[in-house]
Parts: sequence; C-alpha cells; structure tokens
Amino acid sequence: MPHESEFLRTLDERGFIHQCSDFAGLDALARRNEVVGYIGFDCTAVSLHIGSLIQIMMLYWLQQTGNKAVALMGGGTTRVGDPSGRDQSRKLLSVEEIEANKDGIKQVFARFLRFGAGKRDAIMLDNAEWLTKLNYIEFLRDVGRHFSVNRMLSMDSVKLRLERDQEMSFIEFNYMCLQAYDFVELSRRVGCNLQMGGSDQWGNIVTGVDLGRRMATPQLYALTTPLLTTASGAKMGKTAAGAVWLNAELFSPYDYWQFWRNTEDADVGRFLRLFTLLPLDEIRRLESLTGADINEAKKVLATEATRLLHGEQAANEAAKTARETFEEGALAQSLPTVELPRAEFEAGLGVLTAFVRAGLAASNGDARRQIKGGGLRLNDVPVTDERATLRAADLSPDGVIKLSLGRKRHVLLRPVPAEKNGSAA
RNA sequence: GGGGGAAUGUCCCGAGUGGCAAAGGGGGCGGACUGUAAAUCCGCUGGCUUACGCCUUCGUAGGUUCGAGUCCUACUUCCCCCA
Repeated sequence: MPHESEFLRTLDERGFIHQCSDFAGLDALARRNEVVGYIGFDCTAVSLHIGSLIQIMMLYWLQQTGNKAVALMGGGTTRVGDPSGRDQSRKLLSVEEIEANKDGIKQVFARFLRFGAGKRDAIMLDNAEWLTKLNYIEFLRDVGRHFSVNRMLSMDSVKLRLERDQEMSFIEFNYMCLQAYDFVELSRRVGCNLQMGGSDQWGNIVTGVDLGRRMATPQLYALTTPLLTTASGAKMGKTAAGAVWLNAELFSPYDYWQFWRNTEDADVGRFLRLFTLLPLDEIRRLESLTGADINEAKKVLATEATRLLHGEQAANEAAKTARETFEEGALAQSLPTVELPRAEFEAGLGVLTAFVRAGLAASNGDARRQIKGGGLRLNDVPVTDERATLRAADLSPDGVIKLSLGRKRHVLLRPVPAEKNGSAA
C-alpha cells in the first residue's frame, strides 16, 4: 500500500508511522496539499526533551511537503494533567509555572518551522486561549454529551489505572475530553484536519476524531509515531546528566552532539532517518558500515542532528571539540568550562572539591569513591591521592586544568580574577 | 460505620529477628574488554572526615527501652473485606 502523497511517503520511508485512522483518506488530502496538521505539547517543563523531537520532525516534514503545520502549546491542558502512561497522578503545576514553561518551550520551534501568515506557513496556538474560557454547563451540554463514559473506561490510559487500583481523579479523567475538544476547536478555527502524536496518544487522538464526527466537523485524521526505545530496549533520552533537553541552556550543544555520537550501532540507521534530513540512499550507505567504520555514521548523525537544533556553527564546534578530545588527545579549549575565583584556587583547592565544583562529582564522598574506582583524572593522569591539592603547575599554558570522569566526561576548570562564578560554557 | 493490611535507603521494586547505615534486585556511575557501540565480567551507589569517628535516614508526632525500621499510642495517606 504505497502512499501517493509526498507527505505520507516521506514519513513512511523514514520510519515515523505507527498507526493512522485512515491512510487512504489522509493520503488524498496530502496529495492536494490540504493537510493542516497539529501536535500538542504539554508545558510540564521549561524545555522539551528529546522524546518530543520525533513529533517536531513530523511537523517539519508536514510543512516541507507542502502542508500546514500547527504547533499547539498545551497551556490549558497542562493545568489538568494527562494521565496517559502514568502510574500515578502528577502534582498540579501552578499557572505561573506553566506560563514560564511555555515560554521556554516555544523557542525551539522556530528552528524547525517557518512561521508566518501565508497559507503554508506554520502557526503556533495555545489551547489556554479557548479552554480557560469554557463555561462548564455549556461544555457539558454541547460537548460532554458526546462522550461515552463506558468507552472512556475501556481506554488503555484509564483501564490500566483502574486495573492496578490506582487512583485517578476526575480532573485527569477529563483530560482526554479537553484534548478531543481541542481537535474540534482547531478544525473550526484554522481548518485543522490531522492530529499527530506518539503512540501513547492514539486513544486521545481518536477520541478527537470521533468527537469531530459527532460535532459535524469535516473528516479528521489521526497519525501516530512508534514509541522510541534504543535497540537494547532502554527508554530513549536518558544520560548521566539526566534528560536530554532541547534548550541549549539546559543541555549544551556539545553534550547534545555527544548524545548522538554514543548511539548504539543497531540504532544508527533508524535515527538517521528520523532525526536528520539526509537523503535515504546516503543513509543506506552510512548504516551499512560495519565494525569501527560505523563510527563515521555516528559522527554524521551527531553533527546533522546538532545542526538542525543548534545551527551549523554549534554543530561544527561540537564536532571539532570531540575530534580534538577523543581522536587527537589534544586539550580542546571549547570543552565545557567551569570558572572559579583565582583566590580560591591559590588558597589551595583540594581535588575532591575541584571535581565537585566541576560538576563531575555529586559530593566529596562521591569523588572519593570515584577515585577508589579509578574514575577520576586530572590532566589525563589518574587521581590516586584524595588529599592532593591543585597547584599552579597543573595549569595548562592557557590557564586551565582538565578534569575527567571516566572516558567521556571532561570539564575544564579555569581560575579567573574577578568574582565571576562557575558556570558551564 | 465496623474489621484487616500497607507506607523502608527521596530513582524504582523490595527483605528486615530490638543492636541497622539497614539483605537482595532493577536503574545509574566507574573499571576491565572494545570502536566514545552492544554483550560480558568486576567495583561503587546517604552526608562530613587523612583517619579513630561523627551526623542524617525506614509515612507524621509522641512514648517504652541502655538501645527502635523493628514494641506501644495518636494522626495522615493508600489498599482489602464486612455494612
């Protein structure tokens, strides 16, 4: 069942598609470039993380193949909380937190979508705009009567919670109603006819499609992506440093590059298709590399993915830093740098403290343990004495000391004259 | 309304006899092996300390005790059964 539209064909070839409510119908729309598709993003953190990247890429391809993309901020729905895939209720965020999160999340979209007022320009909306103005009684009469509680109870997001005897409050139970209503509202406001999302959103999205039929919107469609895990089964996007954030202030371009560079062999092809724009025949060539040669493909993946999110320059710098550090054994000046007052350094800084200040150890005790395990290095020399003190002789000609945790994590410590405080560069 | 159970190392699951910094997993980190991969093996996984050691942790608050995760009382939350 090959798709005729460029949109579906591209998504299919690149591995984005998990389920669709009606391939033929959507294909027909896409062939005429009449798809107006949206994806909703919860505002539960100040930045999206890598788990949302596949959704963002779908919006990208939607626009690139001649259709209209809508990025929906969940400023309203986040006040309610999505129970999908959760074992327990999440604590409610304050309105202020949600607004702050929304501001942080917005930034990233400009890198992937062309916004504007034109027919094929992307737009960004916030469902707080209509959800917060709903009148409860009216909503129940106009919308609520279309929802079957029987069916909602049978949906996975609800059923699982009930089966495990886990509490599910009424507010969470309403989440899918609001999300379904969003779809209808977007249909009416901007002619939206497609909602995309992760496979865990299938139930919520289809509920929206169904509500649209009952409320007489034009035909709506649902399209979901597969759940992304690494080849060895782990959830994607967890590293030593925690979540892989998309905002550069939370997760530097260098770390981002490293994240992709450390992709498992078996995932390289899949990730190249999903997270880069490289042509498929080039990807086929890269993923066919075997043994150590596949490292070349990983570097391409890292640089391409970083370029998309952080730009050409940041990507090249990250690639250069990695090359100097890992391949040439040189001291790359662009490694993450932590500054500390020169006075503190001259007063005699213990190695333990130094590693804690650099963010490579959680506490002195942690640093001690790492030393015992042979995991800490000072200027590439393993630290063996936990009582050692950093000295001026340890400074490189450029005035920095290189601290390393394990093979991969390196930080430069730089004493500075003023009272500037240590912050990662 | 009555009866019974449960809450453990703030990542998760989960043993626990009055002497416990608290078994065991998972996850994570480090080491070895490699290719900045996977798999495998080994070590570590509360804070402070050069160290003897000190401090903080088992839902909350009290109590018994030389000593309490462990016993008693009250409270909070959750689950099960009866009504």
